[in-house]
Formats: sequence, structure tokens, C-alpha cells
Amino acid sequence: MGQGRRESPRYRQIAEYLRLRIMRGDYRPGDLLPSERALMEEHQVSRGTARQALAVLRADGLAQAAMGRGVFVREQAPARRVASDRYQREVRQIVEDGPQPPPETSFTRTQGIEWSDYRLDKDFRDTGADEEVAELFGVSPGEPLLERRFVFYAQGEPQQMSWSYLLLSLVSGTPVAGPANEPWPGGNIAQLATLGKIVSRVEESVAARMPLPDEVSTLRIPPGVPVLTVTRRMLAGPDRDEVVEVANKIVIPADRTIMDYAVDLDVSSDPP
Amino acid sequence: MGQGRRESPRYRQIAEYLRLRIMRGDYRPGDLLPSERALMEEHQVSRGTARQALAVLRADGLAQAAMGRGVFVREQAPARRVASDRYQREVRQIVEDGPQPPPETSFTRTQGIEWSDYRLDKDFRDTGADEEVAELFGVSPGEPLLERRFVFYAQGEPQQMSWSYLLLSLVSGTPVAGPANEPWPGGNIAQLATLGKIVSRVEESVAARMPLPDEVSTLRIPPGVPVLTVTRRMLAGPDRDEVVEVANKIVIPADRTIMDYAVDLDVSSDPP
DNA sequence: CAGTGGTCTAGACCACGCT
DNA sequence: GCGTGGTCTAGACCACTGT
Repeated sequence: MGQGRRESPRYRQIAEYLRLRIMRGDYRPGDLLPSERALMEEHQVSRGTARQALAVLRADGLAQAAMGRGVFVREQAPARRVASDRYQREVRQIVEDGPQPPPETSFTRTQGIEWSDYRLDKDFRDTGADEEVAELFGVSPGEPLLERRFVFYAQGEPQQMSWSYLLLSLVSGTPVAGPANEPWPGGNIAQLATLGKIVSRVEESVAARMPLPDEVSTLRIPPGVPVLTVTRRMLAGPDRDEVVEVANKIVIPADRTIMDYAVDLDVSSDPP
Repeated sequence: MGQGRRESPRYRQIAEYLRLRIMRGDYRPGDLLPSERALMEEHQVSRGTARQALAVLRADGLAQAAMGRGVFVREQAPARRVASDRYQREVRQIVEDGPQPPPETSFTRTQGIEWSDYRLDKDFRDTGADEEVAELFGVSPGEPLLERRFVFYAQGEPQQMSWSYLLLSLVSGTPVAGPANEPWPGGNIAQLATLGKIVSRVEESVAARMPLPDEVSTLRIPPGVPVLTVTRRMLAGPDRDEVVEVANKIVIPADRTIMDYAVDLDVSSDPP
């Protein structure tokens, strides 16, 4: 039966009651929340209403259901930090040591994980620039590009997927054009250095949204967890204006990663 | 009645069918989707199942329900871009022109909106550093701080909320200590300049999650939209190591904002 | 086996928005 | 007034997990 609605609905009251108890620490990460049947009894509601209450917490990423076992308070894994100064470290190694590939890539160093702990799925193909990528590259749509699709895993968990593009005219016939050499020691910047392109500027745009179904399955994203989406351009040349790489769809589950950026300001008295 | 479950559930099939049609452009942003009753008829399911299908799309931020009217394909407002180089521009004006407040603040300039278009809610109070803020500031917990809570509005829409902290020992007795002068012309960096602190480094950490209930109401966040959370430190001094401001809870609805960062790399041959 | 969450049905009353 | 989404009920069968 229906009923008047001046106060907030029953299911929301129950959800907020549970949320409060989670915040207070009555239920700690990993703990089992009351079952749907227990909530029915306790709050004198039908199962649908009890279930809806738990659905609120699941949609907010606070709780996670396990088939046949119950609903648990989600534990948030300590997030991996991805720092922007990894780019500076990479390019320093190259400028100082020359373009011999250094032994580490920013991906492993940033996380402090060993090579053996991670894995890379890769898929290369030739394609033409679509409108968005052409705009980012500063070329015409249809421009021949090498498309590289990557999925990074660490500790058995997928950490990010990306679509990256290089000008085919730049890489064609070089070791960069094939997937065999990935992961490239020293990473993207070292790779571009072998082509004579010293990256002098990296631009990243960060946004967030809920994941698409294929992202959920590929990255094994729990319900209620958004993704960070990053669009990246790598630029080279003394004027930092030659676009040498574009990655327009870097997708990162937001429950495992924090993006760190440092902006050093020029405070000298001379205009730049 | 229940039934076997080899394929994906009915409600998910219906949801994916609708998602496909949205992606294909059969339903465009702003269009009305079939009503729950229409989906019942069309797919021969109960209302609960039809409703659940639409719930999937709403949870993913693809659709939005309007009471008494129907469920619509969500239009994504063109996102405001917040660029990291706003900091460099702010500090340049100060270094070149001295600490007279320049006429614009980064917030208005970044968006290209007029002063009259935006509004600032502010709430100042003295407090002691909690553990997290103390860690970020590099001081002991309990250190006296000025806490400033802001909510920014633009075009009548709330754009972000933040908790910002300054050392009370630095600002006490100055015009900065009171909310009356906010919004401060020239923004945070100009404000710190009047205290003799030239900001030489800004650090930002970006993450994402689903919003809390109070964030949903304060920022008017539609269901299915995550928030970007930014933690910021402003540092001063030639060694860029004196923390002068900490904002540990900047919350930004992800449907209205993209964060842009540019990292210029030092590619000179001298070690830095 | 008992208990859990996942799915589905059929029916009800409500508040809202438009015509 | 009529159609819409929002809420709630009571009951059912299913698949999965643990003992």
C-alpha cells in the first residue's frame, strides 16, 4: 500500500541510519551489514524496501554485496598515487644519460611495485584520426595513426586502460611500431626519445564519470565506483608545441588511484 | 515468479537495449525515453522490471527522471575547464605589478564569466588542526587555524565547495581573517601576497567518488554523477617548502568541470 | 541444508506536471 | 483528469555460499 510522503521515504531513512552507523564505526570496513530479512524484521518493512535501503549504500560505493554471503561495508584499498613529476624524472634520465633506455618505467616506479607484479595487455593497429583525436593532434581527420590499446595490471588487478595515438609517419618502420617491445623500458618518454623527440611538455585533462559496461568488465570495477578519465598530450620541441603523442581515453577506476600534480610557479621578476 | 538465469537478467537486457539506442542517437540528449508502463507493454514485463531497467541508466548518469513528466536522456552541460596555469597567471600579475590586487580572480577568468554571474557563500571560524590537515600543513594536531568554508556559484549553479585552512598566527588581525573581503580580488594567491607570502608551488591531488548526501544537496548533484575531490597545498619561499594554505576538501560535481594540468619539463642539459 | 542476495510478478496509493 | 515517476507490499523461484 502507498502512504503519505512528507518525511523522507522509509528506505532512505533506513539507508541513512545504516550510513550513520558505518560513519560512527559500528560497522567497520569488511564487516557484514544486517541481511535484507533482518532489516525487514527490525524496521517492519517489506523485503523490497529493505533491499532498496541497501541499494542506496551500494550505489554510493559504501557497501558491496556478495552473493550467498551478505552485504559488506566496502574496504577501500589504499589508493595508488600517480604523480606528475614522474614525467620530469623520466626526461631527466634521458637528457643526462642519453637515449639508452633506463631500467624503470614511471608506471612501476610510481607504485613501488616490481616488474614481476605487473602485466600489460596490448593491441596495436593502424587507423585514421577521428575528429576528436585530429583536433588534439592538430592534424586533419583521417591522418594515418598508430593506435595502441593498453590495459595495465598490477598485483593481478587491472589499474587502467588507455587508447594512445602516434603519427604513423613518425613511427612506421621503427621498433616503436610493433607491440613486441612493450612494455618499453623507461616508458613513453624514453620511447619517443629513440625517435628523436624529447618531450618538453605534458598536458593532462582529468574528469570523472560512471563507467560504461565494457569498462566495468575490463577493469573489474565494483558497482558504485566512478572512473577518472584522463586525456593526455605529449609535446616536444623547444617551443613545446609539437604534438607527438595523444592518449584520449585513459580510464582509471577511482577506487584505486589518486592523481598528484605539482605546479611550480615562476616568481622571478623577469617576465617569462 | 522466478526463472532460470543463464543469460543476463531481463532488466539488464532492456537497459542495454536502451543504452544502445541512446548511443546510436535514436534518443538524443533531452529526449524522452519510453515510460515505465510503455516498457512493460513493449517487453512484456512487470513494472518493477521496467523500472529497474531505467534505474540502471540513471545510476550510470545517462538518464534522469523528472517527476510527473518522464525519464529523459541527460544532457551534459558543456564542462567548465579549470586550468592549472591560472596559478602562474595570478602570481605573474603580483610579481610584476606588486601586491595591488588585480581586477580579476582565477575563478572568473577561467570560466570567462562576469563578476555579476557568480556568488560566493562563505563561513569563517577559528579551529584546531585535525590529524589530516596537520599532516598536510606539517604542523602538530591542534595548531590554531582559520577555517574557511566556501561554496562557489556560477550562473546560479553551485560549482564547488571547499574547506580551506590558513595559519591563525599568519592571518590574525589582518584583513584576510574576516569573511567581509571575500571574494578577494585576485584570488587566493593575491591574498597571500598581501601577507608577504609569494606562492611558488601549488600541489593538487585529484580523486573521484560518489557524493555524500550533504554534498548532493549543497551542490545539487543529479543522481549518477560522481564528484571530483581535490586536496590542495600552496607553498611559498625560494625552496617552495613553506606551506601557507591547505584545502583538503574541494568537492566538484563531475558533470560540470574538467581539470586541466600542464607539466613543463626541464630538458636543459644541466641537472636541476 | 539453511541462509543470503538476485530477479520477477501483480497490485496498490501517492505526489507531481501538464493540458 | 490523466499519465508520469516514487514508494511500498506480499509472495515467489533462483543461484550461490557456507556448514
